[in-house]
Amino acid sequence: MKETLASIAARIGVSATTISRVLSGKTEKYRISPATAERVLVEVQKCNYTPSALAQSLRKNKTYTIGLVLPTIANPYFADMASAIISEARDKNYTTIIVDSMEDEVNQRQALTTLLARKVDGIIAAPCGSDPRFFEEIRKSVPLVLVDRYFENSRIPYVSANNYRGAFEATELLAQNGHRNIACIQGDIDSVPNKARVKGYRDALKKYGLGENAIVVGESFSIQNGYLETKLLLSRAQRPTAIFALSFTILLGALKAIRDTSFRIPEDISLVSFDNHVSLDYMIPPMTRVSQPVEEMGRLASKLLFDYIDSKSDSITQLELATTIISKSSIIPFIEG
Amino acid sequence: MKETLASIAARIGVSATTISRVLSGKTEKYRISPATAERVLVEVQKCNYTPSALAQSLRKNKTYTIGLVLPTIANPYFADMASAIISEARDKNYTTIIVDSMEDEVNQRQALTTLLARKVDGIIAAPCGSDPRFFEEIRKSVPLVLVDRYFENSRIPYVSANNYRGAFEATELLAQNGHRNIACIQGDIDSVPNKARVKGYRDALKKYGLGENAIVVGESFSIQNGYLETKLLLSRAQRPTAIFALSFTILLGALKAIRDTSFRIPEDISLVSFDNHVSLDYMIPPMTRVSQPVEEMGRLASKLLFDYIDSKSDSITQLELATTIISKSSIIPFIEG
DNA sequence: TATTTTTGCACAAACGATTGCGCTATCTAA
DNA sequence: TTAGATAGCGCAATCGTTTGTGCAAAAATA
Repeated sequence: MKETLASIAARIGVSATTISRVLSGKTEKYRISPATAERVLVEVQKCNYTPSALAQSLRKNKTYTIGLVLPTIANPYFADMASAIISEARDKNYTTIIVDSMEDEVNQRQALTTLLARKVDGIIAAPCGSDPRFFEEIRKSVPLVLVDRYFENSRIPYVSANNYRGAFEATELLAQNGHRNIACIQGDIDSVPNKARVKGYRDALKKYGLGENAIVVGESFSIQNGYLETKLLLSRAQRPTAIFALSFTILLGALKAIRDTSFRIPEDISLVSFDNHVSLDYMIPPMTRVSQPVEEMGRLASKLLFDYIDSKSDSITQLELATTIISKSSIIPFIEG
Repeated sequence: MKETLASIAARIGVSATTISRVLSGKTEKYRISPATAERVLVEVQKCNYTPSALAQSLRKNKTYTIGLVLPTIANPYFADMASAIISEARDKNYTTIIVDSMEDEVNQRQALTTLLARKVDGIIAAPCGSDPRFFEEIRKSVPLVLVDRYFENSRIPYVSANNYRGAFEATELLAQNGHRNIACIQGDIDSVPNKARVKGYRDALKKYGLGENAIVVGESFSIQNGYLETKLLLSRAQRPTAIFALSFTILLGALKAIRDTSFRIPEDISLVSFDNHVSLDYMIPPMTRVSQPVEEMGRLASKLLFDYIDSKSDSITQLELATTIISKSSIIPFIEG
């Protein structure tokens, strides 16, 4: 049976007002007698009543809900991030609505619209596409923080990783190991993280006088893409001695392509990838990779968002967290010959 | 600026009622003149108004929201399931609220309570714990479907995998390959899937006259557990020639433990695991595993839930989907000696 | 022209909570 | 005994929609 303030009120002979006050801990403020308060609490317990969050939100103009927009929750990278954000939100008594844009701008727009309609108190998004306008629009009506991906020349707060430095260091590691023929398989060309990584790769090569040797191929963060591009790379006359995969998925594709051949890792070809994933430790050989602090990113984005929500801050914070190289045996020095 | 029916109504000189009717496509039913309808639509466009879902839900007693309770969204198995469910819900114009119970019954209870307070239209849950009472309570007030895990002797609908058969077949595969010393590393002992898997394992051994040889160790679905138990198994006098890991995480731990030794896979020890995961194909050797139809489970659970929500059905459907063995080179025949 | 029918829209009451204000008892003080 | 203070609680408006009903004006019919 559905209970409301009114139904309980009628039953125990007090007004809905009184129950509401007792439940929200305003017993003293409104001088409800201990006896009455007790009576209310007992009955509320008995029929285990919980106030309708809808009615509360409507009245209080506050939903205790945040929206989380992700390109695909099935990607462990985003799943981990979601996990951190959800748990951070829960600690603050907020509920999280996750919407999956499936890397589609139309979905994304619709997702944002329903979040607004639901009057979420704030939004965290890893946007897809490269047009910030709708997000800027949204930011006018609700606190918004971007994670992972963001927009250049836009004043929307974000928390991301230092993709440039991460890629730079990974490439440097290869160069320092004597590799001169280092290929880079990129993902979605428009996305800011991808661009930053490619730039890091190129700049590192330049530093070691290998600027002319840059080979950037690929076009999406998918296994497919990694597979195909690796196939092509391996069949080049001037075969690369090292491959830098700009994502976990690309790496998986590359591994598959390499396994189709007789090349060995790392004897014939060294490998590095972006993104951390437990399974990388369990491959043979374990993979060297550039690890992003995913959980910290999620956690920081939440913190930032809640600061905006509680209006503890109104500055435009744009953060880039440091990446870490996890060095395993998928890289060995290249010896001329 | 915040728009409401009233604010727009005032501006264009009609009543809120009329706007509401136009927006919900009841122009004809309530004989709104085309001219007025047009005027409304134009203005609504201009200030891109979207009705408050809160007010709508309150009034219509329907939220177009489902709740999804998962033990941990960071686990790819559940992330994939969540992905399927979210997308299925979206196709029906429903939004999904995900709550992460972190395998904690207190969290879970609280999560369910907030879902009820938010008046979700239905709930899908992969429950933790082994006490069905609260779920049975909940089912009285809102449609509920369990996925992956369920409760025995309970009339709550669920969609799960045929864990028994999956484990039986995997064990059988090992037995048929001549292994007589097959260890099984289990996960959370109370969970129904775990129990079913262990039973499948035992029954398969019996079928091949190996009932006496059963070795069941372990206690949780974690990397740690897989690691420790494998360490112990490998140091036994009577070392098993094959290990059946009852989850992906357990397998990872086992791999790590094996790498600590000089044993080779599959020459010295054959491996099979439960759960599918892309990376299993990229290990060396690729892993044989029992794959559960995760997405199909998610999709079916959604379908089932929506049938209940739309009251197209009220029978208690309890489904077990078939698993598939994905056979790779982590198993070789055991040759005596 | 008088009556009925139809058209086109608005009124007001919900939905279930919260909250400013005010009302009635009881109590205190003079 | 009476005025003022205080304790204890309820009234009614409000949040932003939806929807049954009602009512005037226009159109159709007689």
